[in-house]
Amino acid sequence: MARTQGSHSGITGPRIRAAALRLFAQHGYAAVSMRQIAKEVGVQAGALYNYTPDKQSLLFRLMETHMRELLAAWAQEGASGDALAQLKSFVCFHIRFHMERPDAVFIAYMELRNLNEENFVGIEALRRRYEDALEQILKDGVASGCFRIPDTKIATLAVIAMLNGVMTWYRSGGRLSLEEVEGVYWEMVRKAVGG
Amino acid sequence: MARTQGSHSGITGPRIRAAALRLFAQHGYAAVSMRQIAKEVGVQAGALYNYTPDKQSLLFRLMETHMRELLAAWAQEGASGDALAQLKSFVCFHIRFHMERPDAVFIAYMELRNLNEENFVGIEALRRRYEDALEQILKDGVASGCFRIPDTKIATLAVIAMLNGVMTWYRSGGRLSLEEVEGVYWEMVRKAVGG
DNA sequence: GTCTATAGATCGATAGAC
DNA sequence: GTCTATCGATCTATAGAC
Repeated sequence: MARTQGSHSGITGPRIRAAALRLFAQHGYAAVSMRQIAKEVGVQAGALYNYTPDKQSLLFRLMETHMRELLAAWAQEGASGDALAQLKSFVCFHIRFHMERPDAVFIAYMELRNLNEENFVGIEALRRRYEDALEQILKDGVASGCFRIPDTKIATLAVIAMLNGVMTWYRSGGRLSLEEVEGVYWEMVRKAVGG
Repeated sequence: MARTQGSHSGITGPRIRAAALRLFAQHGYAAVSMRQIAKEVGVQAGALYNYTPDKQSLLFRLMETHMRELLAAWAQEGASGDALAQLKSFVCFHIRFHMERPDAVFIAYMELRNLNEENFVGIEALRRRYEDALEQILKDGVASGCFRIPDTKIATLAVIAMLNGVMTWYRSGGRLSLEEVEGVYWEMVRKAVGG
């Protein structure tokens, strides 16, 4: 069946999301207009509304997709061994996964306040599931005497905050390779939890 | 000399900056209009331009004031003793200072991309001075054999990132007092640097 | 120093042709 | 599915009265 006028083989949707991802990360959701997104894709602004009911849904879909990919990738990683080995897996996984998606990471952390209430609750639930995965490792390690941690909840948030800091400064091709960065951070995390 | 009509004893300027600080932190710079700021202060939008040449300058002033207050407060702290004692001073100071100004902290980290290039360079220089203060402590500690750190630059950024994480979850009146939080974080930082 | 009023631009979203 | 055209709202910033 022949496509109608103007069709681009169904790739416009992904291109819209890619453009929005880049522009939202660079300038912020509120500072980017639908016209800017359309221009980057090469269509008129009205055409965007064939792919998203509104701007808010476009933001939410980007954030939800990122969080679900994160959870799926960690589940796939299938960390095994004792708590120390699992924590090392988590640290390296987190750094690697996030470094591959700097724009999505940036949006997922910076644009929470631009979500409406319903969407905010949904994203927070997904983030909570990821934090819980790390906290379970820390709890297991405390139970087995592998770690010395006064408060696993705080330690969970502290480790994630520390690891997220990588993205504010790391640039590939810089002084250190990604493997070296993973090694340095793993060493700090390992010592911080008393492993 | 009698004041002219509508004067409010010269307090309108501070009230504008206070309103902008709160609104920028809550909704983001790009999402807040000059009319909203004016409404919160209780004046008309045009009156704001007696106190700032434009919206961009208003943002810059808030960020610059925050960074200069941070540097001045740390200088005033006058940390002394060996590197370990100085690091403990830094950790407690950082948590305390930042918890007292959540809105300013939020803006200083989230609105960098909304600064024009000249203003961005200025804020980054101030932030760099603060990071250098911490890195010097870490370097001193490494030189005196007090710390074991493979890379003081990364450790500096990791420590600050970890400490900044406090603000994403801590609420006064919660499970832990600020002193307890400082204690938990200090313990993690101390161990992470091998002190 | 604040007001009202407005210039001039841009926004999100929709309607209807093709 | 994309286009052109546009509605109605909102924005920053300015001008001039008081």
